[in-house]
Amino acid sequence: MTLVSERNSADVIRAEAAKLFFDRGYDATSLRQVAAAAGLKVGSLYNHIDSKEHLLLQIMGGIMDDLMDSIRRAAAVEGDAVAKLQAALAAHLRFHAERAREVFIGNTELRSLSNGARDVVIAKRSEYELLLQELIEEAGTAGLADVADARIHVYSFVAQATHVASWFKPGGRMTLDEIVSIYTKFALRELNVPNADARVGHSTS
Amino acid sequence: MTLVSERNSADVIRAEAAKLFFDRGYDATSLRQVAAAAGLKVGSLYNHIDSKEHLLLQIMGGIMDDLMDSIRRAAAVEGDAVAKLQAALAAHLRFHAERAREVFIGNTELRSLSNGARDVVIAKRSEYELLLQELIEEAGTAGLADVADARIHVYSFVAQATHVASWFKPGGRMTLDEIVSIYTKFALRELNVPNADARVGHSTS
DNA sequence: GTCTATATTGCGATAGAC
DNA sequence: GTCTATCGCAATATAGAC
Repeated sequence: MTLVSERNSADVIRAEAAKLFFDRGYDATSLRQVAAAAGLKVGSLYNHIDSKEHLLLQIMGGIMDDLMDSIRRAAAVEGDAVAKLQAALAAHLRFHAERAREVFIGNTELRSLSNGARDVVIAKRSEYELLLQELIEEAGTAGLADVADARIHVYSFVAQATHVASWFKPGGRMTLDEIVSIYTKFALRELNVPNADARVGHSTS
Repeated sequence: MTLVSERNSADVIRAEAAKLFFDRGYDATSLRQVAAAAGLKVGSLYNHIDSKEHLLLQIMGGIMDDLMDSIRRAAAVEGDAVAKLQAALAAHLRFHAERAREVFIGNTELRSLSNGARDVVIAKRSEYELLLQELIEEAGTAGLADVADARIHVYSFVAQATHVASWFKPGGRMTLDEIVSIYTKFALRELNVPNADARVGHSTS
């Protein structure tokens, strides 16, 4: 029986590979570099992974699964449809900032996957976007938001969080709480939610 | 004396390389593929380019220069500070959609450049973001917009246009005019501009 | 300018000893 | 499981004939 805190070789390899893929890109990263970062030689890697592409697929699929879990849990909060959407968006932003490396990989290395593997990731992403879209539509049908086009609102929120993942660094000009607060405010404003600013509060003042 | 309509080999090479870099990524594209697309053999490429990296730098630098020109011209429109910002954002979105390939390359291949070349592109991007930021701040000081954080508003608008560049295809569900209209509306809503929807109009109804 | 041929380097993946 | 050594291949870039 193994302790949860013991990370096996496969986990270490995935984590180190994610760092390298983020810094240099998938194609520009060699398995020799991955092996060195994991404290192995390249030949030994193949005792833990199937191929370089499968390693990428594991990283990309895993991050989408975790993101989906995070949003689902957040949206289960008590409150009206806007409160649920707001909680989901906060989790959405927080996740993108905290796991920026894997998120970035998921958004830039799709084309590095072959067709079958790419379809797996795209299906997860569609499922995620549909969940966000439903939360937006529920706020609209409840009369709490002016939904111009639910799909484009989803794109807007996805784009913003993805962008945050590309520049957020802990210790920067704004805390993560402040970033979550301001982008959530923007989202509610974009939906013409009444008293949008008051719903979010002022963590920056 | 050469006609403007005559595209020299270097232009053809840059255009074909941009297509390939967009489809496969910079690292995954070989100069043999670029040469074949331009109707040349790989050895002949070097009569027109310095190196693969310099070819990428030319593409990335060129798109930023063109983007900057486009926004500057749009912002010179007659009207109040919001009208100028609105015109700039429309041009910003239109440019990203119409030149999606090069924009996408500019946003994903920064890490493929070595330090000196990367600094050139980053400087152009900073200049561009500063221009957008000034337009936002002018709308704020004119009392026409509620600017929560000018820099984050810039990030929001940049993220949205970048995302549009990644999914927009002519002939899709929405026309480019409709896309520009809805994102501009979102931007003015995000800034709490009074009568935001009325300023943009309803191209979708 | 075009081309073919090649030097050099590094890649993913595998074989086989321990 | 670890390692070293290597296979087969493709990359960028260059040399040199035309």
